[in-house]
Amino acid sequence: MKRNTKVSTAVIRRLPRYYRHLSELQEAGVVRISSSALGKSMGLTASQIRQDLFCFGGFGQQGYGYKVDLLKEEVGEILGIGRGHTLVVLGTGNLGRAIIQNFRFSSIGFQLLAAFDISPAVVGTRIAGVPIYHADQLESFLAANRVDVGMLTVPIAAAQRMGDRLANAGVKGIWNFTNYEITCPREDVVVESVHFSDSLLALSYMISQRENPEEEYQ
Amino acid sequence: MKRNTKVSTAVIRRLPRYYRHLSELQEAGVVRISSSALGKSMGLTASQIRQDLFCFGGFGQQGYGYKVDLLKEEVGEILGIGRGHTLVVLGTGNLGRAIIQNFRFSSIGFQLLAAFDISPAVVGTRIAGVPIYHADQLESFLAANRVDVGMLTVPIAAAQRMGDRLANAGVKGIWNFTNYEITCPREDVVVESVHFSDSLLALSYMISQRENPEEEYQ
DNA sequence: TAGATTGTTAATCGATTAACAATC
DNA sequence: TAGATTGTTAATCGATTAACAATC
Repeated sequence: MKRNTKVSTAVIRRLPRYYRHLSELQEAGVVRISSSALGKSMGLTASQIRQDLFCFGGFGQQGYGYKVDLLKEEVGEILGIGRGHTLVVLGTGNLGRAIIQNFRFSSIGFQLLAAFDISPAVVGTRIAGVPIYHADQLESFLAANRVDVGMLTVPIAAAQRMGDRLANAGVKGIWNFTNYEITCPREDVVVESVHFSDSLLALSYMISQRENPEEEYQ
Repeated sequence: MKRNTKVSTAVIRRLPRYYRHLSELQEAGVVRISSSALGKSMGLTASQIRQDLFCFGGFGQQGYGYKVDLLKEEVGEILGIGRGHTLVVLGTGNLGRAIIQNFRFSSIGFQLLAAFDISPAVVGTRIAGVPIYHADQLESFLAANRVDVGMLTVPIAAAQRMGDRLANAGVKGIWNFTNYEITCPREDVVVESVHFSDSLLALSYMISQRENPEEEYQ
């Protein structure tokens, strides 16, 4: 495998899509695929796909294409599936609860160890088998268990503070669902945010363009 | 205002962030801000901010900077806040329910009109005041009401089919939360996806780099 | 072998950054 | 006015696309 000196974020953002599409192809029983066929189904150029994969070394065979299951495995390994990543959830409100109950963490190599909240109504109970502890116990839990990621589904007012606590207690990444751009107290902690509001506003912009084109264009 | 001949997606993705940061500044009582100060707090260069805003015409004053409330209003207008956009939710499982209950649609100019499901247990009830109708009534509802966006929080198996129905019934945009890349049957319908799994995998990649750097680099 | 398709370098395109005149 | 900061063009940088030799 070629060493990845520096992979651009554009490539990193496409990797999960490759993984998803390859999984679907695999389930559909497709054994091999060419860069042009994959590109066509994903809306990318064949050149871009080969260039992306070239960042990590070639996984294909000249004259043949790519073996779907092999390429899926390779992309999965690049993404860190199989490293046994673990995470905890902070905040078991509607959203936290929904993700705990629905998200198939194990399918992308994550194990959900615990959730934390401050409400006496939920502390001590379980959601989908996941124990809920009091937020006071966060640091002691993180000291006793290797936790790679903390998921933030707390109220916006608590976002920065809980993010700080996660980072200082040693997580490697923060998965932020609050509508607040938390600043990380540590250089070595990565923050990845899912901003519903940003997404819907981008959609709002795009559909607005179609409503009164003459107003915006020309 | 300058006419926006063609605004790149990179700029469009930054607009909601501008709006969010400007809202925070406004709440903090900040009246004016320079491109360099805003850039510093957002992690962008002053040049980029001026270039971005230049796509839509200048909203600042030379020698002074930008008036926070004015710029916020302008960015909001560009994003389509205030156009009275409406949406419906398809699927009232955990995630759909969580978003209906928590998301402040009105704060970004959206009005949630209705939800649709097929479960007899929920059809006919309300969530946070929003009526739930049977999915069979989707087309008649869309014919009777102007609905701009359909939010998809259905099981993955129903994603494409419900997306098709939304598009064919006349929505302008689909806000897709399913872990499936739906293909749109109509050119004029925009699909915006929120893929939790892609986001967590990107984070997984980034933290994996820090775990065994010698393994990946050099 | 001939055909297909990758790996990999080069060319192009677009986005970001720099620079500076305009002007508040 | 002098100082500050934008609007706007030019330069740079990086990402995408094109091309083609390598090779299965």
